[in-house]
Amino acid sequence: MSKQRSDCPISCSLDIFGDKWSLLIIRDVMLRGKCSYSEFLKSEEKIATNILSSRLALLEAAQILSKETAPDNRSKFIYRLTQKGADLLPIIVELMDWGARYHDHCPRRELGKKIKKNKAAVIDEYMQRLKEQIRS
Amino acid sequence: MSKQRSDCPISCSLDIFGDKWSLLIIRDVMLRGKCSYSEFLKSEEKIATNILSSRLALLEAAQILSKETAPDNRSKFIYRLTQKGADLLPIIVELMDWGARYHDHCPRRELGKKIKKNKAAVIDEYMQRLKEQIRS
DNA sequence: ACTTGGTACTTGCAAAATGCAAGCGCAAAG
DNA sequence: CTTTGCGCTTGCATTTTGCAAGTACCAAGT
Repeated sequence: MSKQRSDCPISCSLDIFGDKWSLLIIRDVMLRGKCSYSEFLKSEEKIATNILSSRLALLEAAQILSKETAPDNRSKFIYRLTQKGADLLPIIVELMDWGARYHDHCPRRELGKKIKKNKAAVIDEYMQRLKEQIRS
Repeated sequence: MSKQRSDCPISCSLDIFGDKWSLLIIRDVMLRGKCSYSEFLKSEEKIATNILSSRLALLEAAQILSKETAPDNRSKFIYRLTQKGADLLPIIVELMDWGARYHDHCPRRELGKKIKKNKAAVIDEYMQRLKEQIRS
């Protein structure tokens, strides 16, 4: 953890993941079932390898992601959400809802429509699902 | 608006306010009743003048904030939330909740406690209040 | 044993963003 | 007609980002 600018909880949150990339990695783990370096690289936003590497290290240090070696391949690592990381779900959902509402070219797909219909239910449903995947 | 990295609504949102400062300005307007350049400068996170200036311009361009000259002083400007800006409230609330939950040194004050008790009610209450201040 | 491919990075360098201090232009007040 | 307040802009150093290339390790094929 670097420095925190104040003791405001909003500011503290932004100190950790207030950038253009961290929450996209979280999105990939949370909603797209991605869990490895190479999978993150394939996302359409095209994150650079060094940025990905540094963000994964930061998210791990912040205990938002956990890292373990794959059981079948010792040179592969698996990233998973911790409880702290899973609790970012409402933020991700709100970001999606706002983005979809104000960008015509961001069509709501299945999840987006469910959020529009009943946001709280979607959060409950996904939180339940994430619970099973949580690592310390 | 610069470029957007993909048509994912989360990514689109981050393209606009995915940095360490934009949402702190929104917080100041939304929760602290601030509405001028000099008031934003006084916040404890100590934003630099040039950064503040560029962020205000970006938020205005994104139609999240509106800018008008003060009725009593032609050299003063008043920044207010638009509907699009006010709709960021749930994101701000979730950022506050997560930050307070995971940082011991970020004590929940009045609002933080109300959020913990009944998040949806807080959002409703504040959204109602913001409605009266909205500008196009 | 030796090559090929997959995975996860690191490194070097250029470009962009941030942070800091100082200065500027205008309007209102004294 | 000077001073104060407000909202910036500018110049410059530092930091972060982005891009391309290279490295290291493991595993599987031949």
